[in-house]
Amino acid sequence: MNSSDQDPLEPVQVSQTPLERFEEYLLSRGLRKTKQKVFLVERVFSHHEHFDADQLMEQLPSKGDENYVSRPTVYRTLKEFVDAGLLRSFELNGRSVFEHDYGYPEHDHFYCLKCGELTEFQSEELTRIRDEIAREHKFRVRSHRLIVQGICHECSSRRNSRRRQDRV
Amino acid sequence: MNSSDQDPLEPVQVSQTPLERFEEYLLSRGLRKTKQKVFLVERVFSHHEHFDADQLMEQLPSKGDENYVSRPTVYRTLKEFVDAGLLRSFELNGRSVFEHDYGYPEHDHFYCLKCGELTEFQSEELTRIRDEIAREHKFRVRSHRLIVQGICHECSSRRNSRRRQDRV
DNA sequence: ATCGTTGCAAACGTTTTGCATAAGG
DNA sequence: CCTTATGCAAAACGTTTGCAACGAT
Repeated sequence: MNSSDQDPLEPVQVSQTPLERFEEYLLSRGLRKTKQKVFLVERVFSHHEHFDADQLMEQLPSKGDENYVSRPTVYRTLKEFVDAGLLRSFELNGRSVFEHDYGYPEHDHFYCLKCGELTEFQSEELTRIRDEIAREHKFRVRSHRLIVQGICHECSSRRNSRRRQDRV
Repeated sequence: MNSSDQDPLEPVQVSQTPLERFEEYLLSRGLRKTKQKVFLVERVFSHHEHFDADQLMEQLPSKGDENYVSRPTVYRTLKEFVDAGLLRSFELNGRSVFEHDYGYPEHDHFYCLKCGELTEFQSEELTRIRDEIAREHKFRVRSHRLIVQGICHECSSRRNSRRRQDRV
């Protein structure tokens, strides 16, 4: 959401395109490569941004177009992408937000309560501490989700900043 | 959710009871102290556990009882509690989960993907790093939400552990 | 030919709303 | 009295489902 002026982190080194990796996943599960799925991989990986199902739908061709994809299929396919390791998702304000996982480094987010902007940051120290604490608690870590809420630099310097998202 | 065998952190020093603090909040906002609100503060602060609106409803007297509280009122009141600083909330599996804020130290959570248990942990080092990173990004922190997902000690030692929550 | 996939419509679970009535200050 | 709060019913919201037709392998 509101990811228009995000500044992406450095991509990590990967040997396959998202589509190739997805094809491998489909094969390994006996699932089928349909034009809807292919169309969606390409759309989703054509820009680096956070998005929810609604925002994705909005950019998709509408009913009647040969590339039309229905809402249920969008949901089903996004779930498949997460499963395939192409996307990661988290909940924000009652919706699922998706972002690139494949070819993209682990990171966390600042969430500006004023403008709704999600900004990424990386910290190996954070991961280090997470693992240290987990070890103390004998907890086997799979992943984590950290969102730091507050006011972004832009919003705290510029007075009267109008918010870009008012949902919730 | 599934907070039956949680082991609570040490409470922090507070000078008022939750109800007293709530009364102050109501006064400051020109809101009214009703028997539903008072009943709910007392219920919510009688145990230390994570809960969602449904779980709270379930423990409440049913329709017909003099202490019956309707679902909309539960939702409205929980929101008021959050606003008053009595409760904190976060989203998990599509629902809002609430926990004590007033009189309770800041903490984060382990979330066991097997049994659904939420376990609390504290780390000042985490907060330190959070603030350090935020400073670098000129981000003004209000709070954060960290959930570390994985498998808890109990579940990884005991084989065949049946999950306690299957919602979602 | 099989069996996963699609689109549709309808359902879902959670949370919110409009409104008439009740009740706190 | 004035205004907030309540309960009800119904809506809203994001998401999921059943199903018949479709299409990939």
